[in-house]
Amino acid sequence: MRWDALEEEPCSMARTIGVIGDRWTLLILRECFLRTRRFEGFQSALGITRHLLAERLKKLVRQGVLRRIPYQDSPKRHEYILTQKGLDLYPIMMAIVHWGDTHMVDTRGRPLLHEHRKCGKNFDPVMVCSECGEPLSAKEVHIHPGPGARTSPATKAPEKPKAKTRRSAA
Amino acid sequence: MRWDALEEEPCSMARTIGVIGDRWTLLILRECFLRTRRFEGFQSALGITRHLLAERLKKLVRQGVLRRIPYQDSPKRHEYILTQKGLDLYPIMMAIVHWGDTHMVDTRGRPLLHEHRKCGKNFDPVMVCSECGEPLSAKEVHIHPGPGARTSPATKAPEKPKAKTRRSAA
DNA sequence: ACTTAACAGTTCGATTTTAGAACTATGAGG
DNA sequence: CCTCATAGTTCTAAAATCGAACTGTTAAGT
Repeated sequence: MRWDALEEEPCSMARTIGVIGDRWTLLILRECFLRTRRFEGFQSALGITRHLLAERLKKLVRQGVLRRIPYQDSPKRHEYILTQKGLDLYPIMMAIVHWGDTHMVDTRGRPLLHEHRKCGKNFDPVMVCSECGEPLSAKEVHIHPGPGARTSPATKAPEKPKAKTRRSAA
Repeated sequence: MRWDALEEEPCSMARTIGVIGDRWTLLILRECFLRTRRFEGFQSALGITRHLLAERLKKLVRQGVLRRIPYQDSPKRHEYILTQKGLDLYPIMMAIVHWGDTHMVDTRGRPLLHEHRKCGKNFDPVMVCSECGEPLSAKEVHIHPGPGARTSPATKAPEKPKAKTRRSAA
């Protein structure tokens, strides 16, 4: 399976993984939310190779997550800022951070605290139902095929039923 | 940077990315939440190579996200089920799906709909503040160093300030 | 008894990605 | 002219992934 194949799967998760589903991309996006905007800033904060950084930034721009805008002429320089599509990744980032805060902290505790400006308190992100406002857990959610589901009726199809191996097919 | 170096960074996001931050791991976890439990099930649903699948499952078990439990003797067979630590990844999964539903759908619409058993309605996940219940956005959140922050006072340090390149350092 | 099948992996050569380091390009400042 | 800052590009070596076949265990069919 190639990376671009992911984006054509009838699964919002696979498509999203095609965009942000690799280590460096996620770390670059972390930096974006921490207000890093420039090539050198990403490079020195992350220790990513310049080659990969250039490639990942290009990909994120192509996908509309970042916008590349000039901040000076002569020499032409650009910086990378989150589009609305990119800003909408915030819940994903917060969910990732929160899981790490819950399950991956050492004895010293959390590396970062998040303060909600509106209420002034340090908080955790909680995922709730848009309809009733109750917190969500996997067991309370039932999945249906939607209008964009694959044409076959089942939730998913094997697509490769030929599992001929062992002792040569001859 | 190696994968295991990520898990020692003083950043909950980096640590989490060390666990789930690759394409196949995320897709394997998707299958877990869709109730896949067995090796062949993962393999045929995803088209992942058996080699990688075995490796990723082992890693997820080692990290306490999945538990490998026998479901029959003779021949000994095991299945992989989510631990509580694994189930806690649900908000991440939902956030990823929701971003895809918002930004990556084709003309036909969403591949899947999610129904909340408690209220009976199709819903979107919304991330709110644990303290005041208001929906969160990046701009309303202020970050402080927590007790597990790196020893230097700044939010982050370059760690590699020596950027000697160009025309030999001699 | 022999053959086929299901399941859960392991092994191995070929291809693709990533790492690591140097190099290019443009203009500023001394 | 030399050096620095910024933003890349290019190159080779190392690591990860792919694709396909192979191993081992037991049940079922003939």
